[in-house]
Amino acid sequence: MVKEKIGITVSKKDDFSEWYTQVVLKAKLADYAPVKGLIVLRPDGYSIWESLKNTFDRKFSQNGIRNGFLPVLIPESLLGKEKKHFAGFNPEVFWVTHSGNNEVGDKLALRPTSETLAYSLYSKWIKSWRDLPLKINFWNTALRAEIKATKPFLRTSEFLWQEGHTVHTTKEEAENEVFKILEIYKNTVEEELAIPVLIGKKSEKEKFVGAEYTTTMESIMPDGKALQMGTSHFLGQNFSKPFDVKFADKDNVEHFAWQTSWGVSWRLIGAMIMVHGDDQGLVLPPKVAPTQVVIVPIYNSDDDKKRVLEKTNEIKEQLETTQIRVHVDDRNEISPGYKFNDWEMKGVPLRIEIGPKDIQKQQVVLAKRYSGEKINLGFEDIGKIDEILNEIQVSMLESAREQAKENTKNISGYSEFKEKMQTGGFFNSFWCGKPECEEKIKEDTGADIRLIPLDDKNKEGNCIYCNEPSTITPVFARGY
RNA sequence: GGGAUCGUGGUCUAGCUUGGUAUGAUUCUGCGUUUGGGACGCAGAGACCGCGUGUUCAAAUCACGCCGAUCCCA
Repeated sequence: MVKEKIGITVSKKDDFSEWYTQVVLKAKLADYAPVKGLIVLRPDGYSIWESLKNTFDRKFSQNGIRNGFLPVLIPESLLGKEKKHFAGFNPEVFWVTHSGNNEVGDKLALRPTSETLAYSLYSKWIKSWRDLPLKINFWNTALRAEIKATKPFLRTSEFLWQEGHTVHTTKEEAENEVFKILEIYKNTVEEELAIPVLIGKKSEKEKFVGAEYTTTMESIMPDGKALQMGTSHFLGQNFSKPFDVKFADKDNVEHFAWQTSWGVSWRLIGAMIMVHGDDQGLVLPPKVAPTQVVIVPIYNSDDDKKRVLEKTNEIKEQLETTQIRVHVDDRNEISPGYKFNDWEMKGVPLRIEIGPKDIQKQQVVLAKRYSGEKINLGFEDIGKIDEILNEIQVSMLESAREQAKENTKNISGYSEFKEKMQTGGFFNSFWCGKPECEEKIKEDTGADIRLIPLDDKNKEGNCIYCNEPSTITPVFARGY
């Protein structure tokens, strides 16, 4: 029939890039804005973001972090205060040069990130060791001009994110914070989005400009490319010195403070789409799904209609008492088949079909989105749906782990490395630590060091590129 | 950074070579019939042909510029 024209028109396997874009648009998560590189979030897309935001807020709060808000404009004089940091961001900064018809003196940057602004204020707020630790998180957007190859959620010139900025009296305390946050990121992504991640440190070349070091959370996508899904930076005193973030210690001696910054963005949504979606469209993990259960009533006579709708509402109310987000699709003018496809496109984790035959058998038909499996569920077992949603959440993480495992290889020969990198994946290999080798590998294969495992340096081998003895075992991949 | 492709009702698209006021499907609205994997009939709605300039009696069509989207390579 004309089926191909309505749903996703390409398969995930054959044309991943096109598939991804179609899912984003057709599942109504987002749309393009009239300005290059910008997207608009629609309610289903924003709802997923809100769900993640709520989880992070809860965990941040438990960790003593509070939320604040910063303005979007940063004067050039401030942004340029830390030289390396500025040089790193400058090429992609949007500048405001006019207010009305008048040129502004110190031109204003639309924030690419808020370190400089936040720390100029922190230096005012912090006087004593009693003011520390100071831990504030900001939910906002950042703007970085992407010249080409933009992609909804993955690379856009403006993106929703959170940026946390903490200040500590000691190096140890700050470093602990860096890893505590990384752990929160990992748990949240695995538990809420059902995406397995690796954590580790970035190489010198790949670290955040201005940081002492950067820790990262990365995942391998089904097309074999790696996606950076969150970073947590140890800033040392690199910013506290130029921004004068100082405190008087107990002995009344002034010290520069130790700082961290960290963030995750709506890229997480992009990752979720890529990892779980299929040729039917989006597949949502139950925990973040705006609608967790959709009920499609089926009937043909008025008599049936009355009985079916009655039972439908009963089930809906029962599910709502256990906080399940449920929707009844009672649209009269479209067929059940259309509805099935419609909700599959939107990725709703569970569908309940209920018709006259089911009422007769005192059951419903339950269809699981992620597996396509259909089972019969007796009316008396409706209460088990909560449990089934949890099972789906767990199974989705498991199958994503399998998928990631298949895309991860140990490789020790450079010709094999080069050849296999064409098809992508995470490669565990040895590296001598020299930036030249890292650079050459990037030139040859397009791959870079995604991360160096935290518990590294236990093994010995030879650098994949120069063959010198090495103890570092980074994970290489081509990235988004 | 280098290269290529594309832009026509909400969506997909014909028309462009050879200039003459836009084709079809889907969608949407109304009425009726329908409803267990993308139902059907009838009537109706919906287009500054991405934007701008130029050529021309006349531009969706030709030329130039801009904007936007997509893909490939570094």
